[in-house]
Amino acid sequence: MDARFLDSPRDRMVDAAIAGMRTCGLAGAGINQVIAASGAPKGSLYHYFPGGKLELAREALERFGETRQQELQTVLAGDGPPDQKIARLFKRAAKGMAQEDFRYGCAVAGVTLDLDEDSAALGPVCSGLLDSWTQTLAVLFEPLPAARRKALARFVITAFEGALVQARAARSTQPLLEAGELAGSLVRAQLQPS
Amino acid sequence: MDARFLDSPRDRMVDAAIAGMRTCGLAGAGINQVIAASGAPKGSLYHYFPGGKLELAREALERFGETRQQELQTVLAGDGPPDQKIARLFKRAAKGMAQEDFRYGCAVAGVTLDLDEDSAALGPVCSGLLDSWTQTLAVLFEPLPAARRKALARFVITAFEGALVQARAARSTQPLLEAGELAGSLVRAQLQPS
DNA sequence: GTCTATAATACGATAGAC
DNA sequence: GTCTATCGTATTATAGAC
Repeated sequence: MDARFLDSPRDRMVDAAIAGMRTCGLAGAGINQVIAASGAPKGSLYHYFPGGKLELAREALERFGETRQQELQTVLAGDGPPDQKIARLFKRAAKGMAQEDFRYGCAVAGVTLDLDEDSAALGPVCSGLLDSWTQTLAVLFEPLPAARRKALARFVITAFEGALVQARAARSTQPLLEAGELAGSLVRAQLQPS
Repeated sequence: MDARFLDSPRDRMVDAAIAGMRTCGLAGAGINQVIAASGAPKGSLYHYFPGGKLELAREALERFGETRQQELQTVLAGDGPPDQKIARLFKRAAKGMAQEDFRYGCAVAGVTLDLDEDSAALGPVCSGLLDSWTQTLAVLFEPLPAARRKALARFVITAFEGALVQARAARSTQPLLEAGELAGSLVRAQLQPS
């Protein structure tokens, strides 16, 4: 059964945009590409998204952000010390990357590095998603004072985004796995009472 | 004096492609955009780069890589312990980012996240550049065994790439500065005899 | 080598029939 | 709401005059 015929046409458009952004950034979320992947005619897209490409991209980014947020919370809800959870996060990403043959990365990063004058409105959206992930991750470092907690969480997100870039380029899970270990060891050191 | 009239037309094309890739990834290195920025006519581009966009992009990536390599070596040649040099690397990037109003990032990351079937040949180029930067950085961690040296160097590059994404999205130097400090502290910990 | 003109195709977006 | 046809403008690339 083809996934194209599950969900509503609107949902399929958003999902196609997400997939496109994950592989080719903003350029991958082209209108023609999306309608081809979703099976719907072009008129429908502008019916559901009168704002065109930017409105579709914004919604796709937000849906992608929520999905990632949930995955993040799933890992955080697991057992073990914080550094183990961090390493697990990177391991999961490595597994997914390999399964998808290193073709799909982070939609937020892909779009961020494609931003120009026309698409500048998506900048705050990307920034907001990175921030919300950071906030979610920060609760893992509870004992620390708020400022250091957030800085550490942001650094983990930073390492995660960077590792996705390296894994994609090298077509290897190694950058992700190594980053998970090293980020974990940093977290352990930071959480140790000094 | 306009920079468009320095150097050769060929050099100006490559420089324009680099600037485009740093702002919008592979989509930013469009032929029309490049010839407009370089001032040369379209025919000249295909004279210098018979392979078209891909050949131009490949050369632009390689020139960008060499420039970054030299900057890296400049910082490594400075004074102070390794963790200070790492922090300095991130500080320099933060300064540059702010000066350029957060519009220019890393060409390698931008292209990597835009790769598709047509441009897949650029993947190994990106990977190779990230590797060469890693090798250069690894000499900073001399006392460590080769494998851990390389893993640590790769992680610093990973953090650097991730911080550039975050800085670009948030239009703030904070992710870069925080990452420099935390990466520095990790390096210090790793270099300490255990 | 330098430049113009243009082909062939893809893009985002719109109009209007049903 | 759904779909087709199309506009105007981008894109990459080529042909050929000078």
